Amino acid sequence: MAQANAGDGTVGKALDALDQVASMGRPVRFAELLEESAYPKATLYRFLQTLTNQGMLSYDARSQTYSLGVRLVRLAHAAWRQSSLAPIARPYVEELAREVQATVHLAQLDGGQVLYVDKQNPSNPINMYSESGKVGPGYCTGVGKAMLAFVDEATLERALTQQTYHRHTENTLCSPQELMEELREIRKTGISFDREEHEMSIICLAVPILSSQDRVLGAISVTNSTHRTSLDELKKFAPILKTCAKNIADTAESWRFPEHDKLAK
Amino acid sequence: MAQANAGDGTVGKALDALDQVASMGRPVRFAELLEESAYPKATLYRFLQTLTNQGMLSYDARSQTYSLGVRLVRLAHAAWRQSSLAPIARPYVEELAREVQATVHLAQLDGGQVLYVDKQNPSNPINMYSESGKVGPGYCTGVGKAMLAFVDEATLERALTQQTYHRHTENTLCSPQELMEELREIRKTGISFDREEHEMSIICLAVPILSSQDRVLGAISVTNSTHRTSLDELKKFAPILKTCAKNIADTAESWRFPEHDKLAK
DNA sequence: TCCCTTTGTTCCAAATAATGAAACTTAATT
DNA sequence: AATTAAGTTTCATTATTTGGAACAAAGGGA
Repeated sequence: MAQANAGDGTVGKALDALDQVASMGRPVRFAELLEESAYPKATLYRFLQTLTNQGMLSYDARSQTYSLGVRLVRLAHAAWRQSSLAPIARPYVEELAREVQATVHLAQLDGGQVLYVDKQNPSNPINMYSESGKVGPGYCTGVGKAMLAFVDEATLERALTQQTYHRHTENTLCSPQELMEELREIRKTGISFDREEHEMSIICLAVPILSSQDRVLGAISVTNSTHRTSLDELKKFAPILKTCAKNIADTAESWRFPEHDKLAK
Repeated sequence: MAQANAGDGTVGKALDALDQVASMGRPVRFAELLEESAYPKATLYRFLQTLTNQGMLSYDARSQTYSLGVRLVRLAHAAWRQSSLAPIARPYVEELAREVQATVHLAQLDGGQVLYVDKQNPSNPINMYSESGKVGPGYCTGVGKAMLAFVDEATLERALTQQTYHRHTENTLCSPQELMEELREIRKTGISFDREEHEMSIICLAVPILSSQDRVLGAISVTNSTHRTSLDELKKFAPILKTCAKNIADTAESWRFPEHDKLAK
């Protein structure tokens, strides 16, 4: 867990400390943090105090441990509502999950990576933040490829360089060249597969959510395991997914961008 | 949205700016933020740059707007899992909602405000203000008063000054004096009422969730409308609520602060 | 077109806050 | 009582932040 931020003054360093606490995944004592920290004792100590004052961390005096604070939960709610499709798409995603009887993901693109903003599991309905918020790679997931296939040249180029290609399975597309070829195919058909490229025995079918100007808003996917279904079976859901994506796009546009379509170029 | 933080150096001020973006509820331009900000142009500008660099905000060059960033979503996800009571309390809250056949809220204190971290709605939902992740006032909600009644002196004092008292209904307690009196009563009985203090026709019964050291972990409440029930009816649920709160506290403590004797050399 | 206004960005000397080694205080252990 | 480890405070030095003002860029009329 390296301290990656030399760049951004005090704020950056304090956020480093915050990340460090987050990465532990449990309440931690000062000494534990100090061991791994790049900062001296007194400095780290003050960061933790400040973050605690600010509600970004909370400190339990009894066990002398720091954990993430409630202010973050509040910010999460705001983030989820204002910069994600999730609240708008929720009813469509729910309906889709019922129809296909499998896990449905709603994702958005952020800097080459896939951010899952909602997930519906027909057997285990309603979980608010429990799964949304996770981040995955763009180059080897169904939703990632679906979105990358339709973004503009500049965004794509930037995204491609931001990937850290890693051969998760034998099917993973590990180079920009392979990926570009795949993306061309996806652009033609409008659907994207994950052929066990990220995780063995996990396959998925994804489609992009496109605005009326073909701007990429996000993607939805239906995921299953090879033990329960096959790619050919999944492919049958393509029309339902496309309809769902269209519905989400329409709703999103009328709701979030009431007036702002002056693309015109 | 006042800039309440003079206290915490650069980090606190930068987090102010972050909150400000969050509070707008939509992508915002620099000028909009500047208008409401306590900080001078150049200063605010640098905060936004830093936060964007750090991934806490994201900047859309096309519309020149800032919104909340992915890093925040990621942190928040971790926060919800490891630091909110929601995942731990979920089964108890569900059971309670079934037993009382009404809406159950789980809340935590954030500054002087109430943060709803979970909500269970049994069969027939009634319309009201609150959703998990949402924030409400501390001085005029059942859960808010239940928690404030049991926090330590210092926290209470800070919380009281952070309220922006507003007479939502004719029953609202609008001054620290009235509130303090009510809190004393709550401390005696261990239960707190919302007598249509926040919203007309909405009443609720709440109890605090206290650790074994009497630290306030959160609060749970059962809410209903005056058309369906009365305060006297609600009062009958007090024992069930107290048991539920106790269960949540016990589980939280054993889950989050496991005894660590195994660390002998 | 030009001029004017609004909005966003950069500069830099002064003011302020951060830094971190070391001293100090607990709390626990021997 | 002595030893050790963990957490907290101090303070002179150093580095960052600050913010007024200048600058640039993007509209927007007439």
